[in-house]
Amino acid sequence: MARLSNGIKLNVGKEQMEEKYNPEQIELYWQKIWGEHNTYAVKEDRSKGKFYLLEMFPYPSGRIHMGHVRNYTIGDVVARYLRMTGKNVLHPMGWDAFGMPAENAAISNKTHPKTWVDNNIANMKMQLKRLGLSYDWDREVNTSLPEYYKWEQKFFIEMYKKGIAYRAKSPVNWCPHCMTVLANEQVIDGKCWRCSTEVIIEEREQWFLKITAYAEELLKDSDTLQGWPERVLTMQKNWIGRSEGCEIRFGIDGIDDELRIFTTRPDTVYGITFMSIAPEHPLVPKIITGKTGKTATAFVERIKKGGTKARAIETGEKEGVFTGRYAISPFTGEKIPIYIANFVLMEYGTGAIMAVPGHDQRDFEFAKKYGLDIKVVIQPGDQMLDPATMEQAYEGHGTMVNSAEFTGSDSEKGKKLVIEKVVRENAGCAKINYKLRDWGISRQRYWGAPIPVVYCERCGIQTVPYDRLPVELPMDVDITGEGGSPLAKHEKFLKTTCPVCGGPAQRETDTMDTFMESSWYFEKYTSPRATDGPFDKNALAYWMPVDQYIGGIEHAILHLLYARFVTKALRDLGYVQCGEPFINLLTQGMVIKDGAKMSKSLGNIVDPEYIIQKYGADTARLFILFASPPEKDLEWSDKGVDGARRFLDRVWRLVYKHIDRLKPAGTANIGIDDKSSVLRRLTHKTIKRVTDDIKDRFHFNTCVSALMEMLNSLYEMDEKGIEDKQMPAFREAIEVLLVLLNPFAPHITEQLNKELGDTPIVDRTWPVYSPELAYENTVTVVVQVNGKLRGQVSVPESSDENEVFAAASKDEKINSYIKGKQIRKLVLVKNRLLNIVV
RNA sequence: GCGAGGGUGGCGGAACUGGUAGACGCGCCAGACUUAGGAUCUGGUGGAACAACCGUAGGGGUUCAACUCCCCUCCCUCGCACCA
Repeated sequence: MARLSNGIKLNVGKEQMEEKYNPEQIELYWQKIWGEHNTYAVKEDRSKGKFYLLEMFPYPSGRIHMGHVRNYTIGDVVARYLRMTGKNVLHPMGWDAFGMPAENAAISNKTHPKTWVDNNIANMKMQLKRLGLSYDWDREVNTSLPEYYKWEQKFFIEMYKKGIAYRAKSPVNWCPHCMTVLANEQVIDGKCWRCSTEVIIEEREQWFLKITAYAEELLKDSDTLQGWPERVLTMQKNWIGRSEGCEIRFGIDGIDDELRIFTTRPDTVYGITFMSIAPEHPLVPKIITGKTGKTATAFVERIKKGGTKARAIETGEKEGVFTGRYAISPFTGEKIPIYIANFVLMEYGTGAIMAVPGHDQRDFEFAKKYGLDIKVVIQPGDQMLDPATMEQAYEGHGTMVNSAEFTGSDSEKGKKLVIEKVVRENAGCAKINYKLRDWGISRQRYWGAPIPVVYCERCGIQTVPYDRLPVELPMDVDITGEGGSPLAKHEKFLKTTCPVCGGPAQRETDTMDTFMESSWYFEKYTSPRATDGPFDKNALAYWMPVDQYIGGIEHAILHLLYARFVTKALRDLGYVQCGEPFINLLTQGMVIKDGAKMSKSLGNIVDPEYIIQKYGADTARLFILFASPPEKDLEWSDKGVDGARRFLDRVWRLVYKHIDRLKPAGTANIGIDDKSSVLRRLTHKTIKRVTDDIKDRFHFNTCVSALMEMLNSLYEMDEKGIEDKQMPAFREAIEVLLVLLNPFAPHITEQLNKELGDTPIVDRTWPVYSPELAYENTVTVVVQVNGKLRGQVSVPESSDENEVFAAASKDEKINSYIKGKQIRKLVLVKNRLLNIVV
């Protein structure tokens, strides 16, 4: 077996062990050793089982925060544990280095984004190393480097050629002063967050990725993600928002056009009493007519001005206006009034709906407000609905009524039957709709990966040839934050030649959404220095998919959905073999202080660097793991940190106290006397507890508890005196304690292990639990009488109910509850409990 | 409104397939060592009308036995929120 330490040499027994635990000195020492020996570098090794363990890489904001410490410590425990179980563990780290904050910093401190980001990376890397995280730093990626985004540009071009990337007009938030697109969260009360200019919704040409083409697969495959938290899957499912129904075309009275609607309730078509269309619907100008025309136009203008967001906020109040036109029902031939309604969204379905106020609450409210007809076409089993007295729509299922030939059928079956009729009569088709929209990736920003496209006056849109990639982001730019993207003003970048005709052409100046870089970085880690292609195929095939992904719940939808999509797209481009990138996902909770999430804006942050300086990295790690199980929120407590440090001090002191006896003892000749056996029992019970909790449950807090209990017991035994003949067993206990504690507190354990003169823990294997050694021939059995705890007895292991009962009746206290009463039943839980029912 | 998760001492949290509720840590109390200790060690610590009683948000049920399973109610957190 290859030594992870790459030959760390120990100068055994030369120096006197320090009496006091000095974390800083020890931690810096071991971090230097690990760095010099490249201890955590890995290679593909088919003789070993691989494990790809990944934590979400950070945005290089400058300093790490407690959330990072928590995320990466959790990952590090798993990594260190798995290595000791013999797994070949890939545990990489890198930087999500493109994005807005770098540009904002450039504007406010006149630093170039690259300088800012590079400095931040250097600083944060130092901080991560100071935590003792076991990363293979040889695999570090920085998404803002051309050698990284070059491949992203290639993927983009290939996607374009396959029709996955396309250009289209779409409405965006646009600040006319800053001349840039703003993300939704950058629009505050309808105004630009930077200059307070009124933001307008503008149609702009944008690049999109066709994630909708994968909607069905993303949804279907989410059922295979057994290792994901249920709520993340639910969020994604809701986000994809699949709904089954049909599209129906209605004629429009008086003009040669048709109105297409989507419904999930074809069984209610005979209850249609009006139609509603979105204010933005393209047919609106065409169909507004007659006396109502002016009112309708004014209404449309008013609603449009409010913007989609404002409309969503004022929930409840439904408003609309009659267009003056009628649709023709393909079922009854009736004329149905067409309304424009504020609650109909252009973005979903066809932007038009059939209104069935009897069976849809929104339509019901609308109909009540404007005095429109309500028809009942579904009757529930238990009551008779009457349109005149209904107080709300009946949205459930039942029996179809007043529905021509469908009258009498079950509404669920009716859905199918109506769709069949619609298809037969050529009035529409069955249809599945998704809420998921295509992913707009254009950003009018400088600090991102350029979209590798040029615009030629003669040849139109042309992609950059592969041999001219990367399209490098120029460094000599003036970043003001005003007047649009600096790239659009950069002559040298902008002006280029058409790859087809050689004539003058302009480059695309939009850059890609930074979610693009984070959608494939985990694949890049498998072969970060590959230059012939984005990946080394063998390395990629060996490591992917990620076995365990760990990160914050805030990425439940965007990042995780994009990453799944891009992996599928890369699979279809022939790069990746797997369709799902992350087998298991752990979403860790937030770090809380004083009842609120730690954040700069709330001023309740605790700086990890300060904690490390004051207590040491091992203490910081231990506290964070001990305070709460990973998926729950963690309440920060300074006192709790003291407690973690106290524990490490106690470990140190116990070893220090006995170091002279421990060192020569060895573990070769462990005694078989009672005290030695007790020690070994303790050791092996702890191995089991820690291993079980770390293995599948990731309940590190209980692992730490078990180790604390073990230490407490060792102190207790020490109090009573440990004789020389028990030293081997004592030494075994200490060794095991150190190895079990090592994933949590790697430096102190490695140091104490060195003091004992053992091979480095990184080279050791995880201790194996021995049931024989943990076996106890006398067990304490709890005795209940009628389910109430009344005492306990000591009996030989595996005693049956009669034996335990016999022992119990000798106990005075227990006997007082059962004497003179008739024993009706004895319930025994072997070695644990006896319930005497009297 | 819909969906998911949660409610256990003064606090963070244990109790995994129903089997000693409160492990472990913090805090608190007492004692030891000490000129002193915010160091360390030892003991105690759910509540009480302290041997028997009551206690896992509240109410009911199943069971020899319920934090755990079932039904109802309340509260908190997160996500989605006119998606037709």
